[in-house]
Amino acid sequence: MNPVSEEFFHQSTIDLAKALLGCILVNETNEGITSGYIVETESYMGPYDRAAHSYNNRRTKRTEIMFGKAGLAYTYTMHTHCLINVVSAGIDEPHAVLIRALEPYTGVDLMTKRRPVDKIKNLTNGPGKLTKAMGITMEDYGRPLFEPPLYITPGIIPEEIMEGKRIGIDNTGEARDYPWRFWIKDNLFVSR
DNA sequence: ACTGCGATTTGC
DNA sequence: CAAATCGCAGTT
Repeated sequence: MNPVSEEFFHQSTIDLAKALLGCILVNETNEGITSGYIVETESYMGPYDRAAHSYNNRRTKRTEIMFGKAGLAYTYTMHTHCLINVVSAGIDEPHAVLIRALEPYTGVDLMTKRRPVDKIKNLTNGPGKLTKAMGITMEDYGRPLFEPPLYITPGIIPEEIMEGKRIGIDNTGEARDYPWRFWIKDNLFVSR
């Protein structure tokens, strides 16, 4: 399957977060190819979203890539984990979509080798888990997600999309209640 | 639900 | 330097 076009990323951050559901995230590394269906995402709208790193257009070395064009990867380290976001919106609009969970597709052997688990369900059902299973690191910061080695391809069309409050952002005032988390209904690999 | 772990970034 | 952080795993 070929990557999506760069134009795919040219839609509003909310629309992009929904459009990514059912798409396949692929990573080609020296160890082999892994991929998985995206089943859960969250939108972060920097300028007016207290929960975003780029809130109030805060521009630092870390957030710099979000001010760039849509379709780039924004990776960052959180505790001991690496998390991956898709940069959204236009130049100088620091929006992003966090990829929170995947359903493993190809390269499951390699993923379980990188991240041993007792049940497959626990392999990629969280943002820090899926990056480790797929071998995504800070090396991928700023990579375009519409060409190899790390890219998105069309997958399936979700039957029904659910939406709700985001996770892990409790101390951020009103922003915590914004319904900017999206997931595929009844999918086993959604994080919670 | 509640802990401990833990490292990078950021602001004081 | 100290505080904060878009998690995870293991235990009540």
